[in-house]
Amino acid sequence: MLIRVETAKAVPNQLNELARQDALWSELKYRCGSTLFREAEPADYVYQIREGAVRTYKRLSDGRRQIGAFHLAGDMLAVENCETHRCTAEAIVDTTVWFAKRRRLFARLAKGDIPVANHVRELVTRTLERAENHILVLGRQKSLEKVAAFLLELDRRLKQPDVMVLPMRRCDIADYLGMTVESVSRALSSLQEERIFSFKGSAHREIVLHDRSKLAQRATLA
Amino acid sequence: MLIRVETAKAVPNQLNELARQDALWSELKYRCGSTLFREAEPADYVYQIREGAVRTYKRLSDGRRQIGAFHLAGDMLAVENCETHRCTAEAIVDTTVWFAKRRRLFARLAKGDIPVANHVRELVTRTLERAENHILVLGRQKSLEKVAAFLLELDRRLKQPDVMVLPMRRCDIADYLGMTVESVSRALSSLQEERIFSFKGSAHREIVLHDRSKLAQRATLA
DNA sequence: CGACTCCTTGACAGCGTTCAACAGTAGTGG
DNA sequence: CCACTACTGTTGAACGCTGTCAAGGAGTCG
Repeated sequence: MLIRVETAKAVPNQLNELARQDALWSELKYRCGSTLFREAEPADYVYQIREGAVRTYKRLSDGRRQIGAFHLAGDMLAVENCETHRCTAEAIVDTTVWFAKRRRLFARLAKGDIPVANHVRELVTRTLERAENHILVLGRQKSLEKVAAFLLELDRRLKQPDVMVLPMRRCDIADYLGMTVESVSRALSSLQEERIFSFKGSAHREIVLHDRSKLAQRATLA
Repeated sequence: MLIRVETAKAVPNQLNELARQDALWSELKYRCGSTLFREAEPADYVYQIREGAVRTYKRLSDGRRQIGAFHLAGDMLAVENCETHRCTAEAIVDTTVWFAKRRRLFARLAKGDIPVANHVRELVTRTLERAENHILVLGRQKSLEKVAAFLLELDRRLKQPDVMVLPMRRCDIADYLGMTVESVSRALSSLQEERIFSFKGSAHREIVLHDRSKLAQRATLA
């Protein structure tokens, strides 16, 4: 659901090195729920999220969904892909992204552009690191631990804000953690009863963390 | 448990491009159960498995273990690591590896060695791809589907041999799939009762696949 | 207001874990 | 060679966590 395009936009300096290196980025806005790209489609672009959030997921043949990652403002998307996308990407709130031709990026790699090559490798490595932690959570944690670990990670990635606004719905959290919405809801209620956090506002999407160390205890992480 | 070292060994050509690029590899043998490296240790070497098999895993603070991957003959290890290893690696059978200084590898990257840079990126990308599939299995599959998917993957990686010899024990499979040994054993028994495969030999480590398409059905993969 | 979506809560069932017992194999030492 | 032990894998039974099903509350939007 394309809304607006601005080509050849100058790149501000708060972005990461990779973005700075490549001069020609375009902007694109996606409404909540719209699709950036689908699994098995040719991967023509790389993306950087300016504002909003994106989920990437795979499906089993019978429709079960597993969200591989949430991508927040500042995150890159589809850098690690080969010729085709290995997952589907959808905006989970209204989202602004910058995108650039993959061809252009890989042309730089082919020319031996060392800084760009290093940043691509770093981005892929960080993605892998997150995937490895995700595997640990999915394989060996109980539902309460999963939700605690999820909140901790989100809190960290959002730079520990006073009020953490969840961009995703309960069913997204559930499909990220390999659970059901009901279990996610029960775990959140349980942590709230422990006074580890409290909800702010009525939609139960805004969370105020009261005790990060207690939350870390509940997560039982390494 | 170091047994033998041979330095400055010539690299035969059946290895991948990365191995061919770097001239100076040394050989090392590990007994079953011994440790190649531990989580959080400085990552000084990259490894390639010549013969045998290796498991890499993380642990939760209370000891629960999650195996992130099995590495078989031909696979590279620790290419994707940063300064320190993010997981522990242990030989699960007697294993021969070649190893090389990471410093030397990254010196080539710094010089703008394009072929080496591309192969490193490809290796990391393949590792990530496997992790993504692993996430799908861990998050959204039932125990029988997990074991079926595991057997399919191993069969594929071993090039569909007549007799598939499992290098790992049941508890390794369990910790890879986020299950218990008992559940793994029950799933295997169930698939065997369906005549999808049969055990050969008494240790129940050798498997003869009879019906790969039926196994794929049981795995319900994408 | 009514229809819709999202979230929560309760009751219940089922899958997988836990606990336990046992069989088969490998390794060790007499 | 056999006895002994340790280890691995399988199977059974009971428990419990989490999924399933159902209902209801709260917010949103036309």
